Amino acid sequence: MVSIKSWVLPKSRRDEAPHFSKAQIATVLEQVATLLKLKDANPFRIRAYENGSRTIASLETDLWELNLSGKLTEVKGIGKGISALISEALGEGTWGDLQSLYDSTPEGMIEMLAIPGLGPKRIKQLHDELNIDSIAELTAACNEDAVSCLDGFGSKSQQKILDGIDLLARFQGRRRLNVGLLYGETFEAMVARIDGVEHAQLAGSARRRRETVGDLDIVASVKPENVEAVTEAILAIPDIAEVKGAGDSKVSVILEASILERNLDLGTLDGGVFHAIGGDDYSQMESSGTIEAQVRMVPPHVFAFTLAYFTGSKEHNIKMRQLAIDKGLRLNEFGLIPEDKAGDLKGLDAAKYSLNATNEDEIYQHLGLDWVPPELREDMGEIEAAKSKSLPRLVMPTDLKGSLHNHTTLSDGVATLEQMAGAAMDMDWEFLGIADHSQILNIGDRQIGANAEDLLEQGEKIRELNDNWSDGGKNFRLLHGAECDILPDGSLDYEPETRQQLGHVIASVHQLSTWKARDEIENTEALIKTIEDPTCTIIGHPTGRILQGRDGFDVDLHAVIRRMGELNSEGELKSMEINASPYRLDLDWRFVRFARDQGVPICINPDAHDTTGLRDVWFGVQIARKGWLEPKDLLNCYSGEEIEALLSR
DNA sequence: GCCGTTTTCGGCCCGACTGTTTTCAGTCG
Repeated sequence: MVSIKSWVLPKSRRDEAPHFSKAQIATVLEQVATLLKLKDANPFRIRAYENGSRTIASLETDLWELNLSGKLTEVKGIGKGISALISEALGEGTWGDLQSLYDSTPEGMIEMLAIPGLGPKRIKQLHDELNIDSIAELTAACNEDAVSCLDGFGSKSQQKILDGIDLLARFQGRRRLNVGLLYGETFEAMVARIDGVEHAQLAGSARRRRETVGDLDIVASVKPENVEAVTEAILAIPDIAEVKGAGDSKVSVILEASILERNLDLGTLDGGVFHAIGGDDYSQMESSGTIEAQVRMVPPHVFAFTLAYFTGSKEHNIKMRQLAIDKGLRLNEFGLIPEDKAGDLKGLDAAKYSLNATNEDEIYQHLGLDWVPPELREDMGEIEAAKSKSLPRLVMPTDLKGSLHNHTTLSDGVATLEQMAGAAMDMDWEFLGIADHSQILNIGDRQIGANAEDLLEQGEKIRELNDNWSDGGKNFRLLHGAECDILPDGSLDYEPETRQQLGHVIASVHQLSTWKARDEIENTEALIKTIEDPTCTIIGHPTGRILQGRDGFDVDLHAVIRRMGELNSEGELKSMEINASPYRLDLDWRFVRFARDQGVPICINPDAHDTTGLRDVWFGVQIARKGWLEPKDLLNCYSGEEIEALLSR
């Protein structure tokens, strides 16, 4: 994946070590991998940098301390070369001879990597033989018919590059999970309805519930004699913008946004996802744009293997395959095949000797593993846990009994207390936390946040409503809190006396520009000061990122979470929010499990500004599952009575 | 570049599809 970050080596903003953050180091390693691809370097060397980047990004311990203690090379995947690079960067603020690697690669070549069908080898060839260093130059060369005469290229390649460039201009890259799932489940249902398709299922990153989805993988169970007819039926779907390829087992297409409307108009699909994103209010859905989709057609008896294979992740598959090899088995999308029987046979021919599996569960069993839920298949320890029968019982949407961060008309919400409560009761919840914006928040010169007076008056109203429900025997309560702005120095909006009268305080950064202008160390110190304030209960959207929109501010979340863990062990309640808005999904799932391990309770919060916004918790649950959470790890799964007691402590 | 009850070299996951070939390389997932 090509990062959208700028392609220059970061400069240290500090006088003393450590000069860079984990995130900066990880980004450089990832970029080096990409640059090496364009140099046609050893592919395994490239992978070493990719793995190194991933490893550093998910490292739970302090990188600087690890470096000082000389234990960098003890981290799996970090050897002599990469550890020396990291040591120098952290200690001296310099990047060895990487600058020459960066200097010798025009940015245009990196941009060209995004052209579908064009990879690093041919980009290098175009650069070496035709001096092409940008997409504009490449377009011109194709139009002058200068590309087709190169070795290994032809007129078809040249046209494919032009098509790819055109596509790139329209293609929006990865899509947020809610949009990707909407496309994916719609297309899945369309394929499933085709005669001859026995079963169709969405795989890939959408099934793993990644926060963004690149393309769609549909696995379809089709008898060999029906493959031709099914292929024709797929290609006849009117919402296909382009057919990228069609072979005996795979159809690769680009879908238009019109597929969504068509499907919703037919009213054929009403999965939980549609409700979760606000039912038929899909007007916000990007109406232009496209998404790539592949349909893999396989005979029914190999369906489970293909589904598992294309669910991924790549890293999970590599581990699984290694496990198979250790048992003398060959694992691929067609089967789990004893090596001694398969011999030189390939693909479906070899699969005749495969062990049987009618579902994924049986594949995992053959390898001595418990079935791994797709959300966990990221090679983050799930295979080891599956081996030792210690996978978590993941939280489900129905486990939730409430949430704590929601807005009303007192700040920028559009629904009243009563309306929000009604919607929560419709979801069978026992509690709903109200947390309107604090007084300092403005948009332009208009004050959005609530004055202390109005806020406390809201508390009175909530008490009245709660008394009424209680008297009527209704097991439901509103919980009174506020979303207090975190000021640049880490202190909280409102006077302490005001905050003390609240059941809970969601502490959130909204002055993002200030925080983005500072480095990781300053931001981390400020955030730790925030959580040490006795009135702070929950950190809201901890980095402020907007998916596909803007990066969050730099902060060492591991350090913040560790401090929260200490405070929890001292008997205080310090919780981390998973902001469930599909635009945020912040806390990132990669930190969720670490928080759990540090004893920090998580709270899934829809940050709802209207009644349908409450349904966003569904996305928060997906992220909690990716973070290995069980109901006991979540404040949302406490009963109304328990949460009320906990917050009034 | 990383790794090693097979430690200092020789492996590193594997198959489909496409377009260019006439036995294969590049790209993708």
